[in-house]
Amino acid sequence: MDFELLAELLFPHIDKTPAEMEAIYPPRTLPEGAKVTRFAPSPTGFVHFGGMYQVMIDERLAHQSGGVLYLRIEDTDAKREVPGAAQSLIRTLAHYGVHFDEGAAIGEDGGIVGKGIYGPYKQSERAVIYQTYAKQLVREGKAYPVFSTPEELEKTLAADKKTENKTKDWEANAEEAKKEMLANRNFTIEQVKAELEAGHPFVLRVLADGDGEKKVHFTDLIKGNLELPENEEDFVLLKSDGIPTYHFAHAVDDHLMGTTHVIRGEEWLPSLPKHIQLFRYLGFRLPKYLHTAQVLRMDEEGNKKKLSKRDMGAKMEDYDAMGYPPESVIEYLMTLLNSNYEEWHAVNPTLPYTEFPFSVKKMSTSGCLFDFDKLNDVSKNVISLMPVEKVCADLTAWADAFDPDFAACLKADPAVTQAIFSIGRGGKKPRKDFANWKEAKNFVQFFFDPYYAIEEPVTEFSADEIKAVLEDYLASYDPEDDANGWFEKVKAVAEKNGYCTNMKEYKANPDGWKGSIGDVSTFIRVALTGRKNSPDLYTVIGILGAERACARIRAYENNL
RNA sequence: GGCCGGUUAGUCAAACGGUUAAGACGUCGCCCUCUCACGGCGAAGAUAGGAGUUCGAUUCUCCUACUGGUCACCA
Repeated sequence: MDFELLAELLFPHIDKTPAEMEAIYPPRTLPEGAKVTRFAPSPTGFVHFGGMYQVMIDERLAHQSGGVLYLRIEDTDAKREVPGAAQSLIRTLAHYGVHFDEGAAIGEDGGIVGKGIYGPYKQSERAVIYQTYAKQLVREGKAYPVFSTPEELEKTLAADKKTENKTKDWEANAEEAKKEMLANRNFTIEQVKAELEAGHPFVLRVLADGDGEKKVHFTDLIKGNLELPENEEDFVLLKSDGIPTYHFAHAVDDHLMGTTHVIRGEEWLPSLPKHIQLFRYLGFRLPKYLHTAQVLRMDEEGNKKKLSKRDMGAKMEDYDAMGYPPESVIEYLMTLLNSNYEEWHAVNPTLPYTEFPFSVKKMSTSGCLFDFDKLNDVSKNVISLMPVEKVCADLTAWADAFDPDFAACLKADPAVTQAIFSIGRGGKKPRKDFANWKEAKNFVQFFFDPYYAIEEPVTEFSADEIKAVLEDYLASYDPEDDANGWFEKVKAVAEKNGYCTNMKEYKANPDGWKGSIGDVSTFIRVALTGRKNSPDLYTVIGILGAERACARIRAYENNL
């Protein structure tokens, strides 16, 4: 077989050699130890939590080492591409504080542009580059074409492999595939000429030289030493449209772009022998690999399942809608990434996560379950430590996007809003009332008249009993009183109406009184806030204003 | 089904082959207390099962079970 001729027949339009390509994309000049990582999503619509998990590793490894983090759009599957997905992906990542040094970016006209000298950073625009290397592989007899008629092609592309697999007779299928593969390897130059002249499309397949009985040894930075069967499958390099499959694009791009560390999900592990073979065929140095464990969820039966896009919390956009500050999500992510992060953060509560000595060695090899309880706890801490100005600003921004009515309330009187969120903020033991802005709204909405309603009525006491107390309270209330003075008067009201003012005494003998000071406070609290739990009442009144507070109590009494 | 991972409390997880097997979240109890939140104290709760190596195994080896992934002209 004249491979030189074959290469020319298959790729007549390719006039560059790999060597010339290498000259265009020279090796990076970076300090010793600097890592080059990349995030390489396919633009199918949103950022997955698992993707976020991976990009955080990319980001930490690159920036902690003084290296480069770049973004490459893997849009080799036109069928799955969603318009605008790349843009929203970049925005989402930026929202979470992930910024790329290089690669795909949003241009002035809103389109995707390439930033850096190793572009294009969209795989769909790199066809000539891939084909240059493909031509070389053909020249060396390491790749060959397989033709199909347009009808066959249509059928192949339409087949739903996923459902097909479910009913597969594995053994028979493997045998058949092997037979077909061997048959495909046999062809003549004349046949190729004829197919080309007939206008039939072809895929380019690698000529696998592996032996499935033998193992290839390999070290993954997360999983450790691995042994995988050598690749013996003539997998597809270029699809019939001349665009590469993931495997080929991975080898060419990560080589040319100088990636030193490839971070990707463990679902890629089974195809690693393919990649090892390809890098060897192409004469490329293999990058270091980190195959990350999956983030899982709990299914109805209590089994762990892969977090799928339907699950709450799978999309990063979900967290925005729920109102989790990005800082909280990142914080939670860091605890999943490195289990000693929490400990470090407890010692260094004011340092940003970028100061944390992130270590690959500390990463778990097994998949972890996504835990909302933990996220909430982390987030409550994060929010409790935020300055009040930031709380107000972020909450308002969230409300603007997801709850305009509430946003209007927040903006009506910024001083009031700030006063509300100053309650219990600052100091050594700040309140931790809400984990996200949605909960924050729920927590404070009673302050705003449009949301004020009696949500938790008092049922343990009669209307007359409640009224008697509230009447006395209103009669003795003086806006000039300080906190202590105010509470002394509440106590006096309690005593006058037969309620115990000392909780210890009351608990020791609950039948000795009509109720306790706690009950009296509850009457006032429900009247003012509509619920049985709230921050300190004196503070609440201070924010509501004496007039409005009294008005609420009178209205409450009238409706009893 | 073949191949490849994984398995320490409900969850996330520490433990040179030697510990009463950390810690965090959650749960429960007590304290503080006008409610809530905070905070303090405390409780329950784990090495999947079985062999082997070893003076000694969560840790090393093998088998079993369970679980996840993968087997496309998708990534």
